[in-house]
Amino acid sequence: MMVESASETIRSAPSSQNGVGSLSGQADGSGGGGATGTTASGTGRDVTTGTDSNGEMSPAELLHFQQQQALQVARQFLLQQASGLSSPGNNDSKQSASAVQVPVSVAMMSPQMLTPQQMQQILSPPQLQALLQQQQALMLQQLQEYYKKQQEQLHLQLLTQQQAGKPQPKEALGNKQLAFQQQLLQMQQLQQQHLLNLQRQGLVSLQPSQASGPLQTLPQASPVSPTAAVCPTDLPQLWKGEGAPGQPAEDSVKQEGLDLTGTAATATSFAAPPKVSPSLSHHTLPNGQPTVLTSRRDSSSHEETPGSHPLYGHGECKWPGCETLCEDLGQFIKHLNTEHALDDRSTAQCRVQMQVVQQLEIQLAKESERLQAMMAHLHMRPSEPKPFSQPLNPVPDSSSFSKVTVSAADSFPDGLVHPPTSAAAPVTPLRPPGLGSASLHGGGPARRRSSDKFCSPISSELAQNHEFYKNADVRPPFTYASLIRQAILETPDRQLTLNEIYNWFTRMFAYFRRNTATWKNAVRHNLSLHKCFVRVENVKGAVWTVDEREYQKRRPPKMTGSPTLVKNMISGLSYGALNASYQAALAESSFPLLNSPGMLNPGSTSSLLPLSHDDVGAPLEPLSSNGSSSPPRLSPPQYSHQVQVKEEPAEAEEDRQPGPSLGAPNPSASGPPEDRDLEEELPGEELS
DNA sequence: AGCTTGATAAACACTT
DNA sequence: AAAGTGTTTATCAAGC
Repeated sequence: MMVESASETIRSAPSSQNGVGSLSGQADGSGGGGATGTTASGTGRDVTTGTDSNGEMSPAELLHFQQQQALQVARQFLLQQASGLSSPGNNDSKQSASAVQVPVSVAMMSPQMLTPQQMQQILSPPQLQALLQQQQALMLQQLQEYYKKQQEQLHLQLLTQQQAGKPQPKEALGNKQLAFQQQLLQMQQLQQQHLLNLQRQGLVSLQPSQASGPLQTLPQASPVSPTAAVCPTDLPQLWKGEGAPGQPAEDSVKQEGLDLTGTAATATSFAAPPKVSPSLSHHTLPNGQPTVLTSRRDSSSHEETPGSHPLYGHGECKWPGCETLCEDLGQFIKHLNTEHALDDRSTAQCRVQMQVVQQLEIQLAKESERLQAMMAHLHMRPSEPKPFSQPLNPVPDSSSFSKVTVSAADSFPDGLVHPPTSAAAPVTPLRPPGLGSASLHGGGPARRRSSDKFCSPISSELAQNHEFYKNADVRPPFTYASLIRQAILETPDRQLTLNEIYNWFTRMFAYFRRNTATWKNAVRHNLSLHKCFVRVENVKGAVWTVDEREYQKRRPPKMTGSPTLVKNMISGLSYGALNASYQAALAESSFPLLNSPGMLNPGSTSSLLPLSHDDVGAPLEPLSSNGSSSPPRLSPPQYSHQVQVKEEPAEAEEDRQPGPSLGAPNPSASGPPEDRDLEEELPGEELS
């Protein structure tokens, strides 16, 4: 089931396209494609270590390893601290293996056909970027393989010459060697570049400590799902560079490769600055294959085996949902290129995988933090926590997040938010709602579905990706209703005139700076149509307020109780990727993780998922089903006040309400937890 | 297949 | 009269 749901989500997003979307007229699809990077992965350090010396270790493995490392690192770090060890050098294969078990989630995803547009919808720009990066990684692997071969050939040549024909003048030999070395150097540089790119994009670099960071970010699980995963921030770059989603990763690679500027530096610093080159050169030259590699290999091979491709093991393709049997690596490679090329499906799958990884990372971070706390408590290690804790801490407050993100972004020239190298990364990755997609289609109905429903915490989402939406002509993955609500809630008095709402739209979203007639009409339509929006006559004129209760009501009544539903929901959500098992694990251990950032709610525990209120929000609530505006019955205390407004826009009444949609006068001091959550969402503060 | 929800389009009424 | 604001109806698409 989980699987199904997940797939559903994915599917949903896209399809619409057809002309429907008029909203924008199409925003275009350009954006797409990309991939983003956020994924998260790994650290670069290992790279250094091993890489290539050993002919055996394929580049692919390396990459894979790196990714895995992201997870491992954190763990290792912890362990080391605990034990007092400091030598980073030795990694245990075990760890890596364990850390990476992500595949599970993958399983959830069933391969589905997605159109590029769909992909975009589903994926947030950052996600797209991540995908691209993944593609890049693949290419890199191939490239590395190629280089490796070349290297081997050279090596052979050298040997041959040396052995057989001593006749050659020393000088000649020397030249050859020189040439060889140069070649190696080039190769190394190339590799480095790629690595840097990857790191920069977040693919590779997560420092141990930082790795944890992201975790927290996970917003509440908002349903945002698909989209959610990567941070939009990353996108910008991508988008700029690549117009079409479908574009080959190569381009991006090239581009990025060239400009590893500051960003790269950042990433690098963390990851392992030294990087590969040095080690590589040494190892490669002489036949010496560093032992290091071997060990590494083991770890990575764990699952993959000898084939030496992360996605190939036990004779079959390990691509999520694939399992195609391939006799040898060559066949597998072919299969990989044909069946898992850069298409919608692959992209979607990558996205899911990314999410899985992110979730795992988050969990790891949390657990690590806990462990540290425990150890600290037990006097094992007084000082330790820093690394992990740092990243984590920021999370709690969504606003802070946004800030972080932004700042990071700011540092970049393009003004767009970029993949957070480290600190920021955590945040972003998760959430960008599927918007990225928006760019693609421009607007069809699909968007809303995927977006709104699944991505709930609009506020946190917006907060985090504020800059992105502001600058990118991407249709936000939220429904008009949720956007309107957000606009209203963001204001101190929780009320806005129609014109102010318009302004908010244009201010917050580049997308709404055009096709005004269309979306304005939609806004008006939504205001009138939904009971949750209450018109209040004001001195100046009319203002619109939000009746939270109504707003929550309109959500999926289904969610209300049944665990099953909830589950499905979850799976469907962005995090859908997470499989049940993972969730279960979280629940067991520390599920607070999920709640993380955006949710301020203290009491959130109840809400299993962070599903946020926004769209899903009400799930747990009793309100549920009665769509009618009937009396507040079970009403959550908080909203009670706002209730019937629509029917009777009593002006006076309304006027007062505005401010507090939250702070209502409600008597019941102790609102049910659920309510609490809901409330949390409301606060517009999050947004920025 | 039917229902619900959301987006979009458009007609219309009312107000400024 | 024109523009803005609200309301309402209809259609289409997607999800359940």
